Amino acid sequence: MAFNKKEEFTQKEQDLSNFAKAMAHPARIAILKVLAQRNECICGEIVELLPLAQSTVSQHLKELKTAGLITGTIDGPRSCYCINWKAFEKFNTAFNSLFDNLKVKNEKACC
Amino acid sequence: MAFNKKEEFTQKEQDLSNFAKAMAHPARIAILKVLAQRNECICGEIVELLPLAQSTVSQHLKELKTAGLITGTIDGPRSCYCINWKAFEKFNTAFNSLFDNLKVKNEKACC
DNA sequence: ATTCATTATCGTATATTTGCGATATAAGAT
DNA sequence: ATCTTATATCGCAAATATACGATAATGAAT
Repeated sequence: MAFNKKEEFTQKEQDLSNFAKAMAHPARIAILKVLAQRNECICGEIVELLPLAQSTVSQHLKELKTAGLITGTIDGPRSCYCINWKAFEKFNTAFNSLFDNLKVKNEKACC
Repeated sequence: MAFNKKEEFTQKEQDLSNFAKAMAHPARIAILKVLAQRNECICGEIVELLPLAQSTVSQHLKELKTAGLITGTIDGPRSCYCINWKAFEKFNTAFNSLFDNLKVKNEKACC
């Protein structure tokens, strides 16, 4: 049981849900917010801004990077991260294309 | 350990992450897609379209409803669901307002 | 070469999510 | 009143996610 059925869905559905999953934690939203504000690459400043241990923040950063929402150059000490805006654009497009039929029928809500 | 630190973040951050979490599974994306296409309220048709057991689908529907992404009237048998477009608009607004500083500085990417 | 500061990774505990079958529930049909 | 059909809920097992401290790794400075 609890077998992973995720592969049984379309690639688009998986991509969208993966993107959403990457944002499905307030810490990661907070990280993205910081990176968006200071466009410049930051590293351990994030740790000071969040109520989490350094290792936990690092883990969240890794998840964001794996999901492609941010880029990062691990430069020995002093790693540098920033937002991958292209990924966000792509997400927006995919998101809208999935629900495109919406704005047409928007009128009649039933429940 | 693994104490829940989610409350330590701002309400906005929590709201956004909760919305994202609701979409963080391909099955729920698929459900939303169906509901978007057939604007009309549907119920067990969804079960036939997904590769999941009825109870699992029901659970996903409940999560979407709890998160506010869909509305549903449980009418004995034959429950009726549809998308809560207002929630999506709200999400879009929150999402954009969080990253508003982006389009200004978008130019210089660093890594 | 050693130390220092910064970050990633490992190991581990706990919490949450995912999924199913079985069972309950509730309205309509017989 | 009983049966049927459609859904929700319960109970459980397995998988993932969350969080931390401890430790490794890496480049800069001494």
